[in-house]
Amino acid sequence: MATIKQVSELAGVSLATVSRVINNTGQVKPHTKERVEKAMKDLDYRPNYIAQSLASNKSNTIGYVVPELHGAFFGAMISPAEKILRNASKHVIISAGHSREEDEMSAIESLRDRRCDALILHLEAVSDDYLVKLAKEKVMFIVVNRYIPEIAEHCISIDNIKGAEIATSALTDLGHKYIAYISGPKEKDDAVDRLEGHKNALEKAGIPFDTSLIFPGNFQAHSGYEQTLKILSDKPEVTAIVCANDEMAYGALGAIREKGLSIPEDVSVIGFDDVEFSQFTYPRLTTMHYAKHTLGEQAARWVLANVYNQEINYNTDRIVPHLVTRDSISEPHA
Amino acid sequence: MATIKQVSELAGVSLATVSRVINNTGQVKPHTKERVEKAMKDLDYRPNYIAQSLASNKSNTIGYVVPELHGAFFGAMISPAEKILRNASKHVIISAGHSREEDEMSAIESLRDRRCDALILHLEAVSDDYLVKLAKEKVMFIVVNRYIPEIAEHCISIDNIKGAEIATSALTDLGHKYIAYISGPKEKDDAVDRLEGHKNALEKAGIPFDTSLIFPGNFQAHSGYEQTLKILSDKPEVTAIVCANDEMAYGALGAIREKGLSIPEDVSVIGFDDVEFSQFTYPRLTTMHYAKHTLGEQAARWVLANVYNQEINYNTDRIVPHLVTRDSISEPHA
DNA sequence: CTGTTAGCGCATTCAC
DNA sequence: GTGAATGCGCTAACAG
Repeated sequence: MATIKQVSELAGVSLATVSRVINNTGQVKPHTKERVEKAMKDLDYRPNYIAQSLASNKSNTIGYVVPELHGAFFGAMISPAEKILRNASKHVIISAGHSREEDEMSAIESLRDRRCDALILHLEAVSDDYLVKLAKEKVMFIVVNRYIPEIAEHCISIDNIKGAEIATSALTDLGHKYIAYISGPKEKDDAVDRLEGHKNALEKAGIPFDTSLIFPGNFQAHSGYEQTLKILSDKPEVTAIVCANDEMAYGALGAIREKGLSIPEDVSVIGFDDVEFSQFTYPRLTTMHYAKHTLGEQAARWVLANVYNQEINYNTDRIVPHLVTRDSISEPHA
Repeated sequence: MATIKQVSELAGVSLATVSRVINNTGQVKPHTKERVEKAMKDLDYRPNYIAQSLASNKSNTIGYVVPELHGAFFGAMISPAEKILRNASKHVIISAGHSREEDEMSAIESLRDRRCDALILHLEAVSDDYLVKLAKEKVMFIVVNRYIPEIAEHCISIDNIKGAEIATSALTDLGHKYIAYISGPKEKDDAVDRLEGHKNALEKAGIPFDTSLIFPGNFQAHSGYEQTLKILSDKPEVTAIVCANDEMAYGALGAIREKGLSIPEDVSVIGFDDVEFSQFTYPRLTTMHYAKHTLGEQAARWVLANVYNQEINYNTDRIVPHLVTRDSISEPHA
């Protein structure tokens, strides 16, 4: 591969001049600029990003730590971020944190060693304190799908409490009194928040909170299935199940059908996330929707604005999910 | 951030020595090694990957071009690749090609400028010739989910023809005579291959190929829905529909239900890919399964073996999908 | 407008 | 074993 030096020799100018036309910095006489450009073309010159990074102390690279790469959920957020960043000639390096503190931290470390200009962090295991500390070290990063009051301006998140409140309220509004809840893992913030929202809604509706109606899930379909089986046998009075995410709702639908009951006539089911597939379940799943792509999008914009000083706006307001009414909930049976 | 120089000063040794203990290259007296290590710890020294790359002419970075980042399909392949590579202390930069030739080529170019040590390419628009040429230029890359005879040793792919043959045969074996086929876009290799497999199966079963039973889809759920509606109204004799991928099958299921028909009693439906969600449809989708994660996994292993000379085995044999029998197909109605 | 020079942080000969 | 010197390819003052 040709270097800047070869170009300068072929064009009969100095290194600096070539650098100038490459980066469009400083003034270059049109004529010499042409010569340089011709030389670059002739040599099929392509700038060496690595060398540029070292010299300019900017890598034009953004590190993105995500819990997992598979599953429909994260791709929806990464996708718009990658698109925006790439349009701005930035590269994104992706690392999976696997929801384990150790992995998340090592991912961050290695991304910093890589001299990423900024980090987009979708973390689930690392503590708030760690991130607050990171902010104090002046590391440029934006947290996605998580809210930390001390560094709110570094966060782009959704309001899980309000969202869950809306979900359960949709059920109480229909007249449901016996509502089971399949929760997410209690280590995860969003799971905790969603459960809280559920409680709030019950309170508003004047329904006493009953711990025995809370069933522990792990956000995966299978746990939704298992817990629903348990609900159906242990709590026959239940007329509605709210699942802390869509995947568990899929499991719930399967379990209910398996027991020969119909949805929503016998049991209503509501989910959370409105994953792409949720429109294809049978019956079609009623769930809480929020623009997942917006999270990634705003994160990318934050980076462009705050790290690369581009004139682009973004906002870090918490996103409030809204209800998508499909076919899986109705009034309770008599 | 501390540099190697500061470490050398603190430890009272030369730059070279520090470099030696960092890279574990050459002999260093245990005692001085300790001193250096202490200095590194004291300064919280972290090597600068960028500088290392420039000096060593290796970036320890792999570029991964993928059609799209969203959707359940690609994540399943990227995920294991990222994991394997990261365990080997490599980073992966991801770029989306959006199935457009221009985007795919520019993604490759920019990844090469980035001095990626290797590329993992999941391409849909770029021509075979382009890739053959790339191979001649000694670019290190492995192609995923695509087979190009001239550079077979650069390809990790599945056998779509055989897979589709198995799918349709499952139907003919059950006695179906009137089988509609919803195809993928004809620009995509896998779509073409799958249609060919379908034809082969019909031939084997002694069923004449009827063009009017081939309906053009685009691999998306909505087209499966639309085309199924058309099939149901135009070709009432059809007792089974084979969809070139699962997503279109989801649409088909919805359309059939909407018409008040039952699955599989009235119409059988079979898919291809066995995407994660396909086990949650109702009825559960019978489809062609293959280990998507294997593609990414073998690609990563290829890179480790061929680019980083690690002693690790991999194989580039074409993967033959197998049938996963669930609940969406049965004998045709009388 | 353009050339000279000095690093960026590190790996790697080559001497000692 | 260890150190000094050179260069990777490019950017960024600083002169002129």
